Amino acid sequence: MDKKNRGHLSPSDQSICDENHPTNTRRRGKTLENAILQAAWDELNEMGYAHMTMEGVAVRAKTNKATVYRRWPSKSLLIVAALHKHVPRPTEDVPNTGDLRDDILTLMRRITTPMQIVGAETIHGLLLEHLGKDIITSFPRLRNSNIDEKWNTIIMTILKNAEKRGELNADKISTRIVSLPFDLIRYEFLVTQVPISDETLMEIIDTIFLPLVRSKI
Amino acid sequence: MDKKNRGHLSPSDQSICDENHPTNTRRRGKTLENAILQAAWDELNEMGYAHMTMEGVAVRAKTNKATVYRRWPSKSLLIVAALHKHVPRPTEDVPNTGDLRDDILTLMRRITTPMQIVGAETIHGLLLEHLGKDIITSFPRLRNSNIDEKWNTIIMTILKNAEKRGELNADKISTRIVSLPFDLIRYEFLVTQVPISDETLMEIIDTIFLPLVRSKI
Amino acid sequence: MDKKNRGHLSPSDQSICDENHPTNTRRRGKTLENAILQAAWDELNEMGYAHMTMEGVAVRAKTNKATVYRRWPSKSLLIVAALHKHVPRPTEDVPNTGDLRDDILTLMRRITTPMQIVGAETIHGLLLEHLGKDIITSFPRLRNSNIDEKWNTIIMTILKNAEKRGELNADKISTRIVSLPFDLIRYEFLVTQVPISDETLMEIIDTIFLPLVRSKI
Amino acid sequence: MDKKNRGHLSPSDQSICDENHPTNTRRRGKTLENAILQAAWDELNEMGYAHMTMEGVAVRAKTNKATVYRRWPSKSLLIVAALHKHVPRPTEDVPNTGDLRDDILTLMRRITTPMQIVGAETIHGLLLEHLGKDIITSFPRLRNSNIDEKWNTIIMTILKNAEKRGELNADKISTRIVSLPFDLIRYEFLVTQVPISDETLMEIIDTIFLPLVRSKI
DNA sequence: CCTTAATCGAGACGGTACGTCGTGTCTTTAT
DNA sequence: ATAAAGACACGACGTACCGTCTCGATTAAGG
Repeated sequence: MDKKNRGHLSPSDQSICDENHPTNTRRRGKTLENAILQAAWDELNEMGYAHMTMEGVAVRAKTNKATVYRRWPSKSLLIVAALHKHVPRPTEDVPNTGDLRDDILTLMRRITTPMQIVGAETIHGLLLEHLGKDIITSFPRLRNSNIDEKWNTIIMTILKNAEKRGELNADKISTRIVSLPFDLIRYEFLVTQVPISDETLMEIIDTIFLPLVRSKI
Repeated sequence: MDKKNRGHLSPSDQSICDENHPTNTRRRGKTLENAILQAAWDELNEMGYAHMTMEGVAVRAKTNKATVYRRWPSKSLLIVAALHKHVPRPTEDVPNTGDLRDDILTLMRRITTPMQIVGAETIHGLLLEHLGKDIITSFPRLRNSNIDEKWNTIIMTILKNAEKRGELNADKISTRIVSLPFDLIRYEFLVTQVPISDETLMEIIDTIFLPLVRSKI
Repeated sequence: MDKKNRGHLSPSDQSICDENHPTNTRRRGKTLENAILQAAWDELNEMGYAHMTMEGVAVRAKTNKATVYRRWPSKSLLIVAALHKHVPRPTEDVPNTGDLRDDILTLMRRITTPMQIVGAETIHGLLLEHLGKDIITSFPRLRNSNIDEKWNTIIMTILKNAEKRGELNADKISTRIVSLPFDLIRYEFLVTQVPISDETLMEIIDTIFLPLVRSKI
Repeated sequence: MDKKNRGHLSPSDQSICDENHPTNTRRRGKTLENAILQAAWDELNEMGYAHMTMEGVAVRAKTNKATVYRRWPSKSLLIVAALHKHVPRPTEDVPNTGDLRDDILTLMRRITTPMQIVGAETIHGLLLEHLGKDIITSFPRLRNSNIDEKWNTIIMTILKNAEKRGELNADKISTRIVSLPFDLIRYEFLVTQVPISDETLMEIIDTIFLPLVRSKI
């Protein structure tokens, strides 16, 4: 009977995988799924994208590779799932402080945090395995995706609000300019190794974005 | 003394595979090095970064792994070397047509070609193995590298030329704006899967770069 | 896909590995183990100890190195296992023809056959990797092992039987004399390259062993 | 590790390699040969037969593989040469104390020492590479070689001396009995891992050899 | 004394095998 | 039906030694 004693967790570990799961039963369904995603997330953070292995995830989740593969057929898909679970999603309400600069700055701060949590290495890894635009960029979102649309819409709304205040003419602002601050910040993130500072955000807004949009009158 | 100058063959032997290399003799030095780099380049293009293997390169070059590893201790370093050999380096002279837009456009066209030849997958792969900025980005160059300086200097010269014509005030243009067209084009390249069109270049120049630099007067 | 078609054998080969094993399924456990041991045995005989390789065994068994190493972590252990499977073990009953000479001769013939099948080269190889006495010598058995005890016991019983017939006094015969015929025959085997003839056995018995034991009265 | 500590000689070792050779000059001929043999001997003793490599010998001798191979085309031949240089050869005079037992014991002691110096592992290694009888057995000599003849002749002379004293009839003693003590001692050496004691020698002489030869009258 | 041929030193080369690791599939047993 | 456990096929890893070869430096020998 002690043979059956595998695959469950010590009390201290339990909270990680499943906080209120009965201990003596074999895990399945959501419970097991959560345990795997947690293990994947931990493994990703400890080992880095390149050195994370499906084997390591299975062991850490106290299950086996087949069970992992049954749900996520590749490392990249597993990671995407883990990101969905563990990276906080930015709120999607439209900032409206009455000040265009503050609104944009708020928005840019929202995006930098999850991006930094995921890390550039993981993004490069996911992009490498052609998961391409849409799937990967769910969190920090990159370009041309439907998720992109969502963010562009928010910025557009902010610009419309500024237009109401007579600060600019939103109709004359092209999509490229709308997404410009995010593009720049994402490029910075992908290529630079240092964390993105608030000063960088402000520099982009003050010397590039605002001059461009305010010139449209 | 150039006693370490062994294995150097006549310039005619430098041709890539060994087209005019005596067949009956063991390849050495530059001849062999070229064969390996050619094999690496071919393998990279046929298989893609992720599926290219050191073993495959060795076999294709008709040599063995140890010989490859002796020169380049990792896949990424081998690829960087192959890129250096097979990707045409953009000319570094400063365009001076008398027209700012043409000058910048010329410069941007120069950089897109080698970038496209290398391919986004390879860049992501190299970035993944954190060879980071300086080494990898020799060709398409990304950010914060000494190579970056070189390109920024060229742009700055172009801007200075425009300044002489009274088109703008170069002193008021920050580094971020100077590198802006390149940053955007590289971001486009890394994230989008489609080739970068001339229209995209023009859009960036006409709607973003020129408005910004011309506003500085 | 023929990729999936691996791991089983053509009908003509089947008899070698496992005669009545289902063809379309992946081999496991004993079936696979037998295939590997057979391959090891064949490889040993074709190549000789020094030129037999784990790689060659894996290929011949139509499996892979990892599977071989999982069971036998070294070449010598694999060979020992193959010997256990393919070298006929001598019967262990005590010959009792009523004639001491015949009894001893029978016993010595029993040991020479398996010894010759294994071959001197293999024994030297195994001894070289200091698997030493006990493990290797299971078949031809050398010295100081528990297996040795078994043989000595048999000889002792034969001598006791002769004692009952009044031919000698078994108590006066030391262990060294008891094992003498086997020691000599094994020495002959290890050092000489020619097969051991029946005449050699008889010479050892008639001119050395019998005179010594019969003098003990 | 001291395994990596190759290629460096202690002052005391230097004298072995080349006692009075100018230090700053390139070695050749006998000087170099001695250095290689010394290195081979040291390497053999430190690493054991199986783990000694030509590469290691070359490094330790501060030369290169080609120079080693030019002289000895294989590891086993190099080892044989090193043994010839470093294992003391037993004296070949015939003991004649007037006591048969003492004479034989003296002879057997002579052979055990060099045998133990060489070591069983090396013998097995040499036998494995079918250098076979004659070459290998130069020192401890095994069977059927011309070197064997020499030893048998010595024993025969001892027996003849005993015959003159009326102790036995030498003509009735077969070759197998003559070589018996040596065969047994060599077998003991090859198979047992423990050093051969004087007691073992005496046991063989007193309970096996002497009874056999003295019965021939 | 100077040339010539030999051979040393240094190490690259083509090659084989090593033993390990990771992937993704498959089987078996237990729940 | 599916989790757990782990064996299996596959392929690549990076290393170690093998025995050969190339090339320049050194040195002994001969004119």
